Amino acid sequence: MGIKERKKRDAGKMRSRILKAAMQLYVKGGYENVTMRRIAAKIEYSPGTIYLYFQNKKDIMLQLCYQGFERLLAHQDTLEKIADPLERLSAGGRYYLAFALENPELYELMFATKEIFKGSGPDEESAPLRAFRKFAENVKTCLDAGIFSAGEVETTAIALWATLHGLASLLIKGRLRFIPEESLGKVVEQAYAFSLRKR
Amino acid sequence: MGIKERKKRDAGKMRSRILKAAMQLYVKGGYENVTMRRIAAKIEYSPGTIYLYFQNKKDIMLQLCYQGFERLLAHQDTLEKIADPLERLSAGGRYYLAFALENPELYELMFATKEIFKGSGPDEESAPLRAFRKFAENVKTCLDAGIFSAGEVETTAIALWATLHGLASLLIKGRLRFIPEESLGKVVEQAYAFSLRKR
DNA sequence: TATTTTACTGAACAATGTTGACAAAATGAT
DNA sequence: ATCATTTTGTCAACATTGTTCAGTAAAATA
Repeated sequence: MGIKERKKRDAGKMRSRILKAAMQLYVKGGYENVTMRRIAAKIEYSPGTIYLYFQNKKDIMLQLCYQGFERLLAHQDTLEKIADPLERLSAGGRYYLAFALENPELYELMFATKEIFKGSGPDEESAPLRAFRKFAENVKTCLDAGIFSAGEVETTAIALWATLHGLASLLIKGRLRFIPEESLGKVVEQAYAFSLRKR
Repeated sequence: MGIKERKKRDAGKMRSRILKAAMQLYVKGGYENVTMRRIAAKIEYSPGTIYLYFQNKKDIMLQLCYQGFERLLAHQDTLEKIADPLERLSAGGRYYLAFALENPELYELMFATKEIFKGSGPDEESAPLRAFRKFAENVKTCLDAGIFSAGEVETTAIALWATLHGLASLLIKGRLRFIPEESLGKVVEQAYAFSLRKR
């Protein structure tokens, strides 16, 4: 009785195709460019079909949001090999900003979606939370190594994350455009270093 | 020939009425709640009339965005009387976060609008930039007083602003909801203090 | 093969932003 | 005051949007 399973697989494939099409449209032209009809055209089905696989457009965007966090999480794993705690945290910050700037629309979506935690309360297994936990681990090794002065891990991690997210957000939204292009990179780097500095 | 002036005034009044109606709709139900037809109904004119006073909906939202910065700027003035530099900066941060959390939709709009600097290059007189300059002044007094270790004013100001904006954004978007409600306030406060700490 | 279940279509609906042809009102000139 | 012109406002229309639902074709089951 492998029919049931094949159907499951087919449905999964369909969901993937829809999400892939939606993502392509999104990175190309932002939220307004993602249209049920355009998705339908891309996958060569009628618009109504999409509603057999997703509740509505919001649902689709939410899945894209999750995909963003998954990608961020995947790249975080590559930091494991850096031994020095502070250097690892620093590299993590650099990567975080690079990710945000290379995928501005996606990053925007990842933090624009309010419903991400909806229902299910503080979902321990959600990708965003897992990403934060990993980041917090790096912070903990720094604290244990005495690189920062005493303080709660979570609080310190939040402070650093907020700085990174703030920088990413301000950069993406062009709020730092008053800074000359050529010095922007250095300023941002130093700004994060300012938060990261040993104390 | 005061007719010309009266007409200017009338047009200004009309623009104000439209913006007021739009703002009411916005704070009540966010972007999707602001509709040309709803604005028109509120001011008791036909939808087409709005286009005599604003280019399009984006234009209206941009003006609301500016209004947000003006309000933030106005409140910043009340900090002047705090003598101690660090305390002033600290109070400024507290106020910034309070403003963001009391006007979450408005704050969102203030930083969601990409077109804010469009054209006119780095517009020295724009409200957002003025708000930053004022903030940077406070940072400068702290630096001059030797409260922070040496560093460029602009860079330090950006680091602190990024932290504040990051915290505000994460809070508004519910990204810190995994923290128990009762400890949230303290964590956020300490997180900012972490960035602000004398070093 | 006949029947039931599933997958899909495509037309329809209400709502959106925006435009442009027309009417009304205010202003200017004779 | 009367006529012409410019400014203001209305209304219907258009193209698109997300979403639904009565039908239909295809596939699975009996």
